[in-house]
Amino acid sequence: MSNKILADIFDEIADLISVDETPDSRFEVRAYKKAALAIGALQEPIEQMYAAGGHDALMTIPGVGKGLADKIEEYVNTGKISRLEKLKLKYPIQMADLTSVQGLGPKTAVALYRALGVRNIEDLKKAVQSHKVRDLPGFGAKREELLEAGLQMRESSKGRLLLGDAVPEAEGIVSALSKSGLVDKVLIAGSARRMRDTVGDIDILATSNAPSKVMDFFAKLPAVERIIVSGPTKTTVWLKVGLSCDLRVIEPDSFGAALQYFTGSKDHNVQVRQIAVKKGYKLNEYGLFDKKDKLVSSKDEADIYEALGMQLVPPEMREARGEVKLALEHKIPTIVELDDIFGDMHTHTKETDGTNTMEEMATAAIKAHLQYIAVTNHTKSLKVAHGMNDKQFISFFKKVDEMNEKLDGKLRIFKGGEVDILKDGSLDLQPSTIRQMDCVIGSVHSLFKMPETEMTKRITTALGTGLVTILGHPTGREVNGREPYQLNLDKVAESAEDNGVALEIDAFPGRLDLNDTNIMSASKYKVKFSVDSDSHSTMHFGFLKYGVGMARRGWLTKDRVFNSVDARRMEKMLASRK
DNA sequence: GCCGTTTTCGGCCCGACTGTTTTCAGTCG
Repeated sequence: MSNKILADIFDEIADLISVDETPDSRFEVRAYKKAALAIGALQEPIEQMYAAGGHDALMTIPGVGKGLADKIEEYVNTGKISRLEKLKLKYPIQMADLTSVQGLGPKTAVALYRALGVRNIEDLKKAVQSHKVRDLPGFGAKREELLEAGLQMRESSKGRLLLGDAVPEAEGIVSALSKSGLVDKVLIAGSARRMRDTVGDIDILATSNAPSKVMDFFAKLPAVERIIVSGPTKTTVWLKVGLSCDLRVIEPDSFGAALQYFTGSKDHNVQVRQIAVKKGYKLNEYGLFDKKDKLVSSKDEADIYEALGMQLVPPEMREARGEVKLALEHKIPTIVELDDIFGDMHTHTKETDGTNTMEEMATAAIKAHLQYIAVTNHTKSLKVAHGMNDKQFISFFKKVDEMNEKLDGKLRIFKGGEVDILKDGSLDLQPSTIRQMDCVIGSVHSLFKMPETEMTKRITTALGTGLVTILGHPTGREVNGREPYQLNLDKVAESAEDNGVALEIDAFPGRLDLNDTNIMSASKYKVKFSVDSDSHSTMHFGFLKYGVGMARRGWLTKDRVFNSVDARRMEKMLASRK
């Protein structure tokens, strides 16, 4: 992905400039860093943006002005940026790799290069192992040990963890802290609270009148591999699972301010603080203060936003995507909640690649307070999942009828299938079989590398059959894994609108597809979104909360969510489609 | 190097923690 490469280049330039920092270059560094973030978050490939709109289009990227647009232009045209080449002549080191070591920044990297010729991670390892670092001026044994620990953590790092892996880890720590009796309040903050699809580190906030005991307890939890830093208000540890975790102990009176501050995102907080400044206030993690440094508000988040003339912004919306403006205008939508989800339209059983029987899945669904599920097993083309043929589906439908009788209204099971969308856009079962289904998930499971126009045609053709209820995991991406397939989401959403097809928000943690930005752009069309767990086991209904998180990040209101209706309404809706 | 319903020049977030420091620089979030 070229955007990421360019973002990395800008980061590297920023780090290299920062080595010879002057009072003025500090801000140049910041400009490069800020632009790197914006470019990394861009949805459209930068070459495409440049091809379509040229230099002017580049300047629409926040934080990119004339100077940086020139640099991007140079990169797109030549594959290089001369500014970086020059800096590299001066400091021929692998800056990005080196600074990925915890506790090692640009200045340390260059100091090690000058003193010991360290250019890359291998050189650094050798320097540390041969104890050459400890004797350098400004370094010592402790710093050498710190670098050694940093190198080890780097090797055990899992990078950004899936939301679905990070949240249970964080909840485990929160629960241990609660049970310790040492804390009053304890909450998850940071990107896990905002339900980002991946989590880079876990942030936990607590209040306590015995902070040092809490820090001690936290550092000794079984999940902890080693302590990175430890002070009276903040402890950072490295978890065995391969990422870091911060615990901050807060005064009860400033809990709201701290929660607001540490939930982020950074960009959202910058915007909120700018509003505070405009109104003559100062906002930090301790509270909102007036010009005389008198505390205005700090106890809970809602008070702080209110004091700024804003509505409380749900954590999932705090990404600096226009929510600050809406909050000022008191136009924050009431976004969907987990309790609004009445059923799950995408589940699998033992008959294909699920691990549980339909009865076991039904029991689990009832326990998860669902009113209905659709059992949507795979179709014959998907051989790895033991997909079923027409005959097998027909006989399975009889089992569904029997199960519904047995359940006696405690749960409604809909007949369904996750039907493969084949290369030409046709569906993987006879139309007569498909028509016996209440809910048809149409999904692409093959030939992911098709060109955009073909893939778009393939999907819109399938939607045009009128047989599909929901387009399953519409982009095919895997979080931290496979890129989405090439497709024109606008055309797909338009086709979904025309054919009354819902777009799925697949809540499986490795998928989360559609993602938040997809949802925002697809919701321009009059389509509904189905939040489904894609459960392959009874344990997976819990994933729905991540799908709801994604829906909330995409600003969806309840009425835009397909399965936010009770069983009776769902039954009617599905029947009317036949 | 970016940016502007108080500005086209003069600002640009800042506090916690650590190591190697006799007063602070570097890193991180």
